Amino acid sequence: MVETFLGIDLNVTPFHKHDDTQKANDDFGGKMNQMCLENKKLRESLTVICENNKFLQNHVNQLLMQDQDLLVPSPNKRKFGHCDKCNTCGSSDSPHQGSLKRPNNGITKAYRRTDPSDNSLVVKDGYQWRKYGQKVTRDNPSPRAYYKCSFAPSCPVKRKVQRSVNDANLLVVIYEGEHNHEDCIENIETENDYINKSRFNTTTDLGKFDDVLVEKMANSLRRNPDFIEELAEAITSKILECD
DNA sequence: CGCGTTTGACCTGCGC
DNA sequence: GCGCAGGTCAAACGCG
Repeated sequence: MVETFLGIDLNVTPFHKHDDTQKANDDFGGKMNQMCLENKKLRESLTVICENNKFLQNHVNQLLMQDQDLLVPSPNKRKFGHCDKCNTCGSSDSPHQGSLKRPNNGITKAYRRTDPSDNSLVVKDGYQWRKYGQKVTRDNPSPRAYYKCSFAPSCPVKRKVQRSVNDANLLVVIYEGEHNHEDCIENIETENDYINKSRFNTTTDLGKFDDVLVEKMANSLRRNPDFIEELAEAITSKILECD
């Protein structure tokens, strides 16, 4: 009995009679050609699957980029309660009633993957936050939560937390401003971390995808008695040759 | 009682 | 000027 890496029971028994060996050798050439043809077909199928996978991967990357664009504040719209003056004066906690425009700097994005059963918009990043508002935006059905840093009373930092449009399990956190107090350990992913991690995960998923493909092929071959018989004969022949 | 959350009202900028 | 959308305020409420 021979157990292959595919888990196929080949039920190989050495041929002790010369006529059996001769018969196996006669059929071997033709069957090998047939197997080569099947192998070629499988390779072609695999190529098609790989191409499809490549296309899907590109599509996912595009969706991720769109997702980033949606959450980056548009320069054409009012976004902040602090005007340019606030950036220079720095000490005002309340928004000016005049111009509310502000340069697009001091904004960082972070991503946090959450449990699918967790519907909250709570992100623990080491700082202390006080929620002061929640709003449903036009582009995203999930609500956006507004937080102010309450770690220090004068800290001007705000953050917005919203679920990703494309991935409900992914929280997107947008930080505005810089903390004017002691740094805390941030343990959430930065934008670059997330993108890199996404690529890594994609690679991992590709590995998983390949595993699944191999497993399916193996299962298919396991159920094919002709293949098992031919494989058993081929291995038997090789064993006999070695003898 | 203090603190944080919820939520409707309000404010502001922008496009038409 | 008006409507829309995003952002903020503040009273009400809940919880420890």
